[in-house]
Amino acid sequence: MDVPELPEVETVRRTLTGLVKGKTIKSVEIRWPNIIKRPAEPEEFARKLTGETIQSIGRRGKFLLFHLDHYVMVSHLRMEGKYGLHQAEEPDDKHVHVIFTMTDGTQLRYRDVRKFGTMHLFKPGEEAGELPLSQLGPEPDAEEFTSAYLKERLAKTNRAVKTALLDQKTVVGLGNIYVDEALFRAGVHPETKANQLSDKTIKTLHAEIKNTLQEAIDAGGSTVRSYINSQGEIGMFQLQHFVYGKKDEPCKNCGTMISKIVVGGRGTHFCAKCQKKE
DNA sequence: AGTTTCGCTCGGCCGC
DNA sequence: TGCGGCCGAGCGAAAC
Repeated sequence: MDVPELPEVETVRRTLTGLVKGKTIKSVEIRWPNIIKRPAEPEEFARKLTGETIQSIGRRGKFLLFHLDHYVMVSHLRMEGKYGLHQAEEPDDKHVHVIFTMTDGTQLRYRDVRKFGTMHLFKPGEEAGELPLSQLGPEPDAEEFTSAYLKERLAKTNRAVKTALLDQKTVVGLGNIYVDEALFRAGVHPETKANQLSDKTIKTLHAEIKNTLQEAIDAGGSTVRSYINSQGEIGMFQLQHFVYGKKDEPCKNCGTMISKIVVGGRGTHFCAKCQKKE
């Protein structure tokens, strides 16, 4: 899939910053109002953003945060959302749903085939305490994301460890690709009950979550189907995938064919020999 | 009362 | 060619 997870969103953040930082919004066109979740009236969203300058772009988990003069725009790409910078004269297509026209004649276009993405507008400082950011767990590279924290979180739930790790309240950033990769690298079967993991295994898992996400950021994310960043570049981390998308291919570690099962309703890739339940 | 599951949003894509 | 079903991130409701 081309679902943007933390490494892809971070790559988008970095490239997009170089493209739109300092640009001032002249007008906002909303073609699919359901994408705008706050304020309730899309017209108000457009009006408030008019005249605002993009000061910087941040990230919280898989959310992009556009820091403007008087507002913070929180944007989630969900399945297939993408931002691109274009000249106003360039033709667009039916999948472009929000257009920010800048005073310099360029347009920041939000394109989303599935229309699942969301945008929220907040006053600076208010975003952290309100949905959709308020319930998020720690960033994987944050000081508070320790092995002890992960142990405490996982001990509280009987869910499959994969399901618990996909829950953004546990730790932000893991999606279906990187959770499968991290579990493989830690040698943990995805169906293992979270509260049955040994301390030693949780330490390994904690390290591999951090390693996997950081290495993916360093590689510019994964390009699995159609994910590209805002400059049209492609990530290269898929070359380092051990299990995701490798069904019926030999495990790079032991040669056993990679299995694909369903865990918590999600397609799940793993090596039945390298990843054992505890 | 806390935890877990379900329903919803969408449209490309697959199989029949 | 048509059509039902599937997929999936995360919120909010419903169920457990």
